[in-house]
Amino acid sequence: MTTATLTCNHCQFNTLCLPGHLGHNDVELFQRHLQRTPVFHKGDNLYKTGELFSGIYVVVSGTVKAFKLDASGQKQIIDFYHAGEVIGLDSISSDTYKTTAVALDTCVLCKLPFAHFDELSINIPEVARLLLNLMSSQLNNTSIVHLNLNQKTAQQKLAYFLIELDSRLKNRVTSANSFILAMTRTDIGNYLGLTIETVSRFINKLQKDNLIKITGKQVEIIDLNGLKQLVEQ
Amino acid sequence: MTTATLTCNHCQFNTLCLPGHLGHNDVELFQRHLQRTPVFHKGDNLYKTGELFSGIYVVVSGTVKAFKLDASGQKQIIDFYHAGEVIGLDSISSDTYKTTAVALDTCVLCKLPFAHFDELSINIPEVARLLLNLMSSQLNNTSIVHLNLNQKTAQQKLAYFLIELDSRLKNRVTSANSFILAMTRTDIGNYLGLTIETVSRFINKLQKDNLIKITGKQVEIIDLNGLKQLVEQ
DNA sequence: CGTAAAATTGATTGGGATCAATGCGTGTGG
DNA sequence: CCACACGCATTGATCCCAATCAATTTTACG
Repeated sequence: MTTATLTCNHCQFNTLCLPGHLGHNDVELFQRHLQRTPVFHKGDNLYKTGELFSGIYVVVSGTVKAFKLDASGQKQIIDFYHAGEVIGLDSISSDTYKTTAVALDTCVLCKLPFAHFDELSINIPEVARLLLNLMSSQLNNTSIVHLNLNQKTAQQKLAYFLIELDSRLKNRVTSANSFILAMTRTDIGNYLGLTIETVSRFINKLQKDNLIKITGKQVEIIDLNGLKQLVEQ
Repeated sequence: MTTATLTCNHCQFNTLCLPGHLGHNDVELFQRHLQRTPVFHKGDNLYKTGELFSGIYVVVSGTVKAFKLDASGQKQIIDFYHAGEVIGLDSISSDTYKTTAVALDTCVLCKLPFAHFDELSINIPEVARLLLNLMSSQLNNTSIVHLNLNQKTAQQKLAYFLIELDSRLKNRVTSANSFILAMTRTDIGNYLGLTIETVSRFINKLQKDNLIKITGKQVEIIDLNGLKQLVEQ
């Protein structure tokens, strides 16, 4: 894992990423602490559960999934991450990573090593506040996920998953209501607490009901409001 | 909501609470920003969703639940909070509270108003790092909850709920494997994504299987390892 | 191509929801 | 102090949604 010279001001994602909330001069300082990592390929681990915590990552392009294993070795996917999103915030308080993070396709990432954190937060007090806000909104997001999965039917869960994905990809990767699922049906099922067969059947049903159009991994949202209505029933 | 003079160093919860991680001198500074709130009674709101965000709370004694409402007005309980635990971290990044927080019994709380936050984090840089750690471990906890609820049976969910509650109450409220459920069966069901009937049936089953002893709201954990084994199947 | 993983589709089963009735406990007013 | 009421909890009977089991089909990739 080598370091590459990096200028946030020229990065296409600078408004989405951490520096997007900093002043121009602070960005200059900030980017000295950032490392552009080498490309991760499909299946590569960013880090594994229990590995020494060395910093957080920002997705520049590609998709990452993070999962935990329970005591009996069963996998539970915690989240999927896309361009502009920050990975590893749940491990800051520990000296080891709390999940395993895997690239689902070809991924470019920036890493903020946390050895520099104390120095950084003295130089740029706003960075601490920035991270605080970021983590706070991630906490709120996990509650929203809980709200939308815990007492819902399979169809509602799937509809919510697609809405959520669409909303997270918009203004980041694509602006159209059309995107590619980087994850398998098995991954979707695992995340939502459904079997692969149920995922398959209800994706199909959403298509029959003219809410989406799906061809393999290519999804097009036909009727976003229809999907939202489904979830809100 | 009036302020009361407060000395963290004399508080019985000072090792559990935020100041527990600060040096003695920092605590002196820190407690000037803290307010001991008046007592909240059963059913009282600490704050409501959408209300202006004014700060975070620490539970000194009692139990608080936080919930969200979905678009159709259905409630989803996000978490229960006990002595030493911090409430409202999911609202820091916003100017309004993201959940509604309600006292389940008589509650004493301390409030850290966030108007003072910037001043505070300049005087005590460790406070920012402390909050960062706190939020990070809360993020990790929500993942653990997801892991233990998403693909589990009703019995496993309930077993996990009791284990989790026991672990959070230990070294805080009580050291025995015995405690009182401040929440109703309806609340438990809502949190776990089960109906009240299912909660009732499986609490009963856990008792029949000699894993717990339950009389109304009084719970005694008889076989903690047995409960853990159930969850880990 | 050829093989394996991923996904679809159908038949059947089962766990927890729903419907329904009763029991318990606590607070209120006569 | 008791009677009543209302919310909360328990218990039983039935139903239904999604899991499971099983058999292909499709896709990805060396």
